[in-house]
Parts: sequence; C-alpha cells; structure tokens
Amino acid sequence: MSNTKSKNVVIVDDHLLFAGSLEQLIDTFDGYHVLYHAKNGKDLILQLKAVDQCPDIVLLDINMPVMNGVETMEWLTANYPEIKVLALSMEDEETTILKMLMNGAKGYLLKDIHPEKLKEALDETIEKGYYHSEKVSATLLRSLQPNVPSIEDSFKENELIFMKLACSEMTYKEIAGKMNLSPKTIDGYRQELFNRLEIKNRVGLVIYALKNNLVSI
Amino acid sequence: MSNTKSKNVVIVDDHLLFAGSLEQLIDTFDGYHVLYHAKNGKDLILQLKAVDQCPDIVLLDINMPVMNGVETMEWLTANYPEIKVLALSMEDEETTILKMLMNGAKGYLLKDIHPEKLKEALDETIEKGYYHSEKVSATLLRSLQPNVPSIEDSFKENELIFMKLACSEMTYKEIAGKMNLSPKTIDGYRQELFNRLEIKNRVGLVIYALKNNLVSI
DNA sequence: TGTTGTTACAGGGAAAACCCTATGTGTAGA
DNA sequence: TCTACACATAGGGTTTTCCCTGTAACAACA
Repeated sequence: MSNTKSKNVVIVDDHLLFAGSLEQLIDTFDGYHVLYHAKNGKDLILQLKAVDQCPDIVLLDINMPVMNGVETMEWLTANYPEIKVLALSMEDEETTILKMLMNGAKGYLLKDIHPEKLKEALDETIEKGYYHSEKVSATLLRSLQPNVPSIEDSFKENELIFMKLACSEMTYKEIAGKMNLSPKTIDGYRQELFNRLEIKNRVGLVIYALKNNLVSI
Repeated sequence: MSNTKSKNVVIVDDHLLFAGSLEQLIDTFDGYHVLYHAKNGKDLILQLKAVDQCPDIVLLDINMPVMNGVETMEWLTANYPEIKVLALSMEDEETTILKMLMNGAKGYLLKDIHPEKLKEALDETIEKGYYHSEKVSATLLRSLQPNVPSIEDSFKENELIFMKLACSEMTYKEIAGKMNLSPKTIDGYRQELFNRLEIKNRVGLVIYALKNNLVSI
C-alpha cells in the first residue's frame, strides 16, 4: 500500500456468519482493519454516531431487512459523503446496481468473487476512488446501452394493460368494460398476442406474463 | 476438544467470497482445518474423488446452481455416509430444512448465526453427532407438529396432478387423456376445486397454485 | 390524392370452459 | 345387511374462449 496508516473498514450485512468471516479475512489483509460490523442500515447509523473512529470504506450488503442497501446508501451520501462505499450483493440485479451507483456507491462487488479479489477491490477503491468487478461491469455496460430494450417495450400500452387484467379472474367482457373498449377489440388484442407469443390459450398468456415479470401475483 | 488430531472441514458454497472468508474463520478455530472448498455439488464430488484426505464435516450451502444442497445431500448419504454434513442456508425454509434432515444432514445452520456459534456447531456435530440452531429448532418443531399440515396435504393426489397440468396450456380433454380419466371426471375435479378454493376460472386456479407453490413455472 | 398502416370494432361459428344434477361401483362402518 | 361415503362418470345446458375474416376511421406520407 502507498498509504502509511491502515484503513478502517466497516461491514454491513445481516448474515452474522458472513460478516464475521469477512472480518477475519479482511484483518489478514495488509493495510486494512475492520472497525466493527453492523447488521443493517439502522445499526450502522447508530454505530457511526457512537464510535469515534470513522471508517474509510463501508462494505454494504444490498439485501437486508430493516434498512436495506439502497436506503442506507442514500443516507450515507447525505451524511458521510467522504466514506467510500463498496456495495455487496448476491446476485447482479441490474436495477439495484444502478440505484446503488447512482446513489454514490464507489463500486459493486458480487459475493461470488474470489477472496483475493476483495483485497484488490479495497486497494482500487482507496487509490482510484472506484472499483467494478468484471461481471458487474458487463451488466452495467449492457444496461447503459441504449438499444437493449426491456421486454415491456415490445408491447403497446393497451396490450400491457390487457395482459395484466387477463392475469386475473376477469372475463374478457369484464376486461373490456374496465378498459372502456368493445369486447371485440379486446378479442383483437387477445388474438394478436396469442399469435405473436405463440401461445394456445389464456393460461399460456398468464405463464408468459409471469415468466417475463410483466405482472406479479 | 476431546479429540487429539484436528478435524477436516470442507465448505460447499457458490459464493467464493463467503466460502473463502469462512475458511479463514474456521482455520482460526482450535481443532479444525479447512481442506478445500467447492462451488457446488458437482465440484464437491470431483474433489472428494480427487483429494486423498476425507473430510470429517462438510458445510453444505442449500441454494447453489448446478447441483443444489438437497441433491448433494442425497449423493453424500449414498456415497459417503460417514461424513457429517451441516447444512447452511440464508433463510429458514421449512420444507428445505426437512428435506436436508431427512436426507441425513446432521444439522442446519442459518447464515445469520454469530461466528462464534459456528465453533459450537462444529464441536457439537463432532461430539454428539448433531446440531441445531435455536431458530431452526423452532421451525423444525413447528413443522413436526402433526396439526400444521402442509398446504399440499389439503389436496388429494389426483387433485394435485390435475392442478399441475391445469397450469399448462393443455385443454381439459388433453389433461384427461394424460391422466387416463374421462373428461367428465376431470370436469368433476375442476368443479370441486373451483368451489373449495372459491375461484371463478382457470386463471384463478393457476394463480392459486403459484401463490401456494404447488406448481412452478 | 391515393397508399399504407394502425386501431377499434363486428359477424359468425366452433371449441372449450363452466355449471348443475344424477348414477353406478366399491368400500368401510354401524 | 343397511348406510354412508368417496370416486369416476354422464347428460345436457349456458357462457366464454378462441378463431377467421372484413370494415370504418384516422393519421402519415409520398
């Protein structure tokens, strides 16, 4: 490390076993020391206020009860902008990653990275001010590309509304009433979608909509 | 520890960072040594065959791609019954825990336990042959109580099969053919379920089945 | 001004889904 | 042996879904 004194790390993760293990790991890293760990955003805020020493880096888990990663990130940016935050997550959920980065996270780590990479990530964050693992970068790049349309974009507004209603116990006639359209128009939507999506009946439509997260039940 | 030579531990978890950290932690425990870690069931099988030393305890994650915890557990029981397995999981999903225990897991650890508890869990598994964290025990007890029936139990075998098939694009006639029953019988199942579950049509049935995890799409 | 395309809608018909009621068969219990 | 109950099945009806084809209204565009 170029810096002389060792950097303070704080871990925020609701899985104690993981947080504790990670602390062990980081304490073996030259130049880093874990101050403490918190089990969620609220807990972190309390500890930040209670403990005199301020962390240089916070490793912040996304999926936590009580106060999740995104909320915590917002609070940190507002109150402790000097702390560098590395987001930690199980899966690479595009939208969450973007939210974290937009809220000022310096980088994003997936939990399936190699332990040795963590040291690199910490070093890079301290030195360059940011870090991104390869996998996340790909995800990020893809999501920043303008022509990767969401599946929703392949449907017209009315088609989406129709699909959502079709995923309920309503009859087509009822759907027509709700949408202020003739039942025959609704039937037109139905036929068009059945053909385009190559489905045989309404159950197929429900399955398609659910699989593609167009509706939630 | 009562035993003289140190116990070999193998970690199976797809999250490298967690596996690696856990390895660090366990290596600080007196009497334990981590042989290696595998990133899923398949990987574990390869390593068991390749590495000469046999583990005393396997820490097995449940949610893994490729070959998950339950499948791996079945294989271990069949091929290495002498290895003690402690299941590791994020959430306490009742059915999964039961499956693991029924397949011979000696215990079940939630990832939110305190790191120091892990040592206890390992000790107890070696000495007594089993371990259960408090939280899991409660879950387990509850699920062992006779009058907390699984939702599946409220359906007859044929009703369940019918529901699964009804959640596909098959017509009722096709379902009847598949189940070797008269279409009229199938219609009987349908009516009975519609009345009992207070649903209006087949979409309602699909939604019910999905909400209650009776089928997956 | 004609062409093309999109959107709402209709006629009409076959198939499937939906619903009520009833019957034969087997089996367990009084 | 009578009764009760579960189960597969039928008859026969209404409603809804599903499907093909056609048209009127309107906007965009050459």
